[in-house]
Amino acid sequence: MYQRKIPIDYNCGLNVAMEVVGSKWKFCLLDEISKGVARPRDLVNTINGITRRVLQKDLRELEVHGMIGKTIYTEVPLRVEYYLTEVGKTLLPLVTAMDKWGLEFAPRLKAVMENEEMEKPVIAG
Amino acid sequence: MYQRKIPIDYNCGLNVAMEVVGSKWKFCLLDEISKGVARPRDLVNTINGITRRVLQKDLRELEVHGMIGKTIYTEVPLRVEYYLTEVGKTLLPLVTAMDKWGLEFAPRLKAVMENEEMEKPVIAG
DNA sequence: CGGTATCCTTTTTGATACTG
DNA sequence: CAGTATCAAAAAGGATACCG
Repeated sequence: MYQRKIPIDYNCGLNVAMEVVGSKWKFCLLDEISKGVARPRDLVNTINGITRRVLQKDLRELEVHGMIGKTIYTEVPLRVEYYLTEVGKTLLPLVTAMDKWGLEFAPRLKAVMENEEMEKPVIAG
Repeated sequence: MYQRKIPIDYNCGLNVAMEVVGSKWKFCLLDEISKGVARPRDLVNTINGITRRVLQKDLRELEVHGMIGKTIYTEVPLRVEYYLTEVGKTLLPLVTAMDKWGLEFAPRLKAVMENEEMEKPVIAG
């Protein structure tokens, strides 16, 4: 598919998982696609901050990895709709868990970002 | 803490979560630290492919976000040990789930990476 | 050893234009 | 509209040196 400086360690689950979903927008993409936001144009409009170029790239990777598939409607203008594959759906529990964790941690992160309050290191020995 | 082009959306759990763990090595780091690999030197040696510089940067971010803390032993040579904070430990179920998913998906990813076999898009309409 | 800073190279990204 | 290619700007990364 493409060259990696350091080959994937297929015995390390985290390594494998990061290869598939380890980029800024992929969890969001899987989430939105699972909710029925299917067209690239709609995804760009729905996901705050993503650009067409990056969207295209991430969709392509998810597709190559077999997490999503697409249906092409040869209309004018062209219409393309993405959907989760069966394998892709196995990622949804992770997406949900991440989202849930994030919501719970949000207030604390907000405090951190605004006050830069940080636990001081313990000095020992 | 630092400037973001697009501010975090604290109402979007995925957005928050990605801010905290959305970089290549953080899941690995949390995993290793939870297993007791505590010193930077050991982390570099244990995690395949990470460099000192990136390790330092990620440890710092995790620390600022309150996921890890550190104890400094003022010995010669200096010894520093990282540990998971209580909040940091709430990430472990996610780490475990990611790892598990990755291990299950590994054979398929390997096939994808080697054969580039890919589901063809459906042509409709 | 752990942490920060500097220099320089490699990747990634955004903007734009073009094709089907 | 969807997708690819190009170019310049921005960000991330490796190597190295220095300090406590």
